[in-house]
Amino acid sequence: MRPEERAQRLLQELERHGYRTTPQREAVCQALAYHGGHPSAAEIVEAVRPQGIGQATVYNTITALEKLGVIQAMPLNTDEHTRYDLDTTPHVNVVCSTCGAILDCHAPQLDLLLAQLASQVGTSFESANVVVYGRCQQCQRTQLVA
Amino acid sequence: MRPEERAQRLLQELERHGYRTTPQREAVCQALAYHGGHPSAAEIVEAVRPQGIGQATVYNTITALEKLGVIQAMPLNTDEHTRYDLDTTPHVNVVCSTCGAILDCHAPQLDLLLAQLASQVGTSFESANVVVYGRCQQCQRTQLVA
DNA sequence: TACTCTATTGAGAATCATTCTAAGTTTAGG
DNA sequence: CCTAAACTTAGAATGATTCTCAATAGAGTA
Ligand SMILES: [Mn+2]
Ligand SMILES: [Mn+2]
Ligand SMILES: [Zn+2]
Ligand SMILES: [Zn+2]
Repeated sequence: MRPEERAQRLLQELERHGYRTTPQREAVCQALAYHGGHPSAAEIVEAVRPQGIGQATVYNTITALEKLGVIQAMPLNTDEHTRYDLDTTPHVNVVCSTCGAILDCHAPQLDLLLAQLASQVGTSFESANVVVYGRCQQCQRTQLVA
Repeated sequence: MRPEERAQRLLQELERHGYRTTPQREAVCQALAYHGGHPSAAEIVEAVRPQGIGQATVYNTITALEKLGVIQAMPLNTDEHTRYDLDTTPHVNVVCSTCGAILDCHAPQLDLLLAQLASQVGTSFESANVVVYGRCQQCQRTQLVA
């Protein structure tokens, strides 16, 4: 999905739940969508600051989107701030413990695991947050050279 | 593994890496081991306060254990504080989004998933943090009644 | 248009988990 | 004993997030 489409989807979801569409919310949704990766609140605050948008509004919008389940909080233990995932379908987030890069991996195995777990434990799952810490290929190469 | 054993293992691991065994560290390790679930730093601070142990020491000890890889930080997005897992082997943590209970699920599927991912992405993984949010059986029943 | 009522915004203050500082205490080794 | 390094801890600092509340914008209405 293209960034512009994604931004629209975020706004639509807000509207669908009674939130007004405002220039500020539009800017926040666009910043989220155009980030491309796993944005942190601070990064979005930074991105929309030139447009004179306050941090309270950024946090409010992000929290609203999170409550609607259209984005997902993703706290990490390497980084100080929580990051957000625009992809709420279950997938593995591979976090490089050296450079912090985050790589998405959609493995069918994960869906199997969750399905099996659901039937076993007898619960319906709302969301999954799968994070694996390792070293990305680039950092692995760098380490070998050094 | 019994709590007392676990506490010993934590201390041994500290000692093995050059940390002295002190009464404070002993108390912190015991509090961690006897917690039974997934303790937060605040809970440990609380648990050892009667023994006159300061929060700085608790945080220092926990951070040391975490660096040694013998416990693992587990930030959640339901709760405000990071929790710690004494079981660092990959497993699914099922978090009840209603009551906050955390259930460990060791599913062989997960090991398969990680192995496959490692060969696919070409990285060796250091640790995994798998959290699934849902509703525990007890809260599910309560909801049905209400 | 003019008005009203509610949602929204945002600067700045407050909160709160975690980290840092710095001064005192312990201890291993000689 | 000495000494140097490790350890402890009260309290201050930090920093992400949340809250407050006065000002603003906008939708619906007359
Ligand atoms: Mn992701
Ligand atoms: Mn666990
Ligand atoms: Zn990397
Ligand atoms: Zn529950």
